[in-house]
Amino acid sequence: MKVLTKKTDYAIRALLMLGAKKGSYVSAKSIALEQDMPYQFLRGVLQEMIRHGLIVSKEGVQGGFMLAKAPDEIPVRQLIEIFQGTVQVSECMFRKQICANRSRCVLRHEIMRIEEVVNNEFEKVTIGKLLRTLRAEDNMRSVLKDGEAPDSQTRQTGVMS
Amino acid sequence: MKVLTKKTDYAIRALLMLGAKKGSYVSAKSIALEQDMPYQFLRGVLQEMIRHGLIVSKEGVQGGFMLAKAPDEIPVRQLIEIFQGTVQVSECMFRKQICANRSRCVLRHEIMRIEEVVNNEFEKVTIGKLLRTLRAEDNMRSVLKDGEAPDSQTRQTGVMS
DNA sequence: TAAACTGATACTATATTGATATCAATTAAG
DNA sequence: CTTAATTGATATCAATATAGTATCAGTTTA
Repeated sequence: MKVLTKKTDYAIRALLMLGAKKGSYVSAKSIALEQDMPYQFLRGVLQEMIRHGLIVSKEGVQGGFMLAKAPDEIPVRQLIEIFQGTVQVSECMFRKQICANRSRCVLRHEIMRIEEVVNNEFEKVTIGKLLRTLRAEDNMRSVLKDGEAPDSQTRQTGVMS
Repeated sequence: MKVLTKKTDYAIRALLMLGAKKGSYVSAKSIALEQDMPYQFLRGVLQEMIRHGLIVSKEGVQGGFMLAKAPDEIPVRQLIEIFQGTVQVSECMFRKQICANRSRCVLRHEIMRIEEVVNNEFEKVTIGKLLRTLRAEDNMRSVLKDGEAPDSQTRQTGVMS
C-alpha cells in the first residue's frame, strides 16, 4: 500500500525548494538536478500545480516557478488530492449501488471514519510546517543545497540548538 | 487514492459471510453468488487466506471454507497487509538512500506518524466488530442475503442514481 | 539572434490490479 | 463405483494506473 505516489512526492519536495527560496523564480531544471527527479516528469507536476493555483511561473531566461501562496496554506492533503484523487474506499461504491449490499455498507462506514482521520492528519501537515522542521533540523547549513553561500538565507530566530 | 483494493474488499466480505454462518462450510460459489464477486478471482483470494491461516477448507461435495479463528482475532489491518502489502510512504526510501535527501527525510517522518495512526485504526476494526455492527443494524432479516424481504421498501433514503 | 526557459501534448514503458481459464485431486451421494 | 460438486494449483490475459521520455512552439533576457 503506497501512501504517496512519485508525483505527490516530487510535488512536495519541489514546493519545499520554492518555499526555501521564496521571492525568486526557481527553474524546473535546478529543482530536478538538486532533488534528483526526472526533468520532464517534474515539469508535468509543476504545470499541474500551476493549474491548481499553488505556484506561478515566469517564462524565458531567468524564468521558473514561485509559490503562489503562503507555505502554511498548502496542506499535503491537497497535493494528495490533486495527484492521487480523493481518498476513496474501494471503487465508486458511492455513486453505484450505495448500500445495495449490507456487509459492504458496514465496511464503508468504518472506512469512511478512518479516511476522515487520515485526511485530517494530512491537512495538518503543510509545506510551511515541513519547512520549519527542515530549518530547525539543520540550522546552519543551506537548506536544500549543500555548498551554497548561506548569505541571506533563512534567518532563524537565533536559536542554534 | 484507493484505500482498499478489490482483493481486500472481497476478502473482508467473504469473511463476514463465513462469520455469519460459522460452524458450517461455505462454498466459494455461494459466496461469489451472494456477494456478487467474480468466482475464480474470489477463489484466489480464499486460497491466500488459507495460506495465512485465517480460514480452512474442505474439498469435494459439501466442501467449502470456514473461519480458522475467532472473528475478533482478524483485524482488517491484517487483510490489508496480506493483499496490499505493508503501508509504505513512497517507494522503498527505507532500504535505499535513507535520508540522503533532507526534505525527503522530513516528509518521511510526518508520514510515518500518520501511517501509525492509520494502522492503529485498521487494527481496531476486526471481522468480529463488523459482524456485530451488521447484526445490530438489521436485526430481524437475513444478514447477508438482501432479497428476502420483497414487498417492504426498507427505509432507504434515496440517494441512488 | 541565440540560449534559457515554460506551455502543451503525445507517446512509451512498466507495474499493479482485476479477471478468466484449465486441469487435477478430493469427497459425498446416489 | 460413477458422477457431480467442490477445492488446489497455476497459467494467462485484460484493463488501468504509474512513471518516464520526447518534441515543438512560444517567451524572455542578454
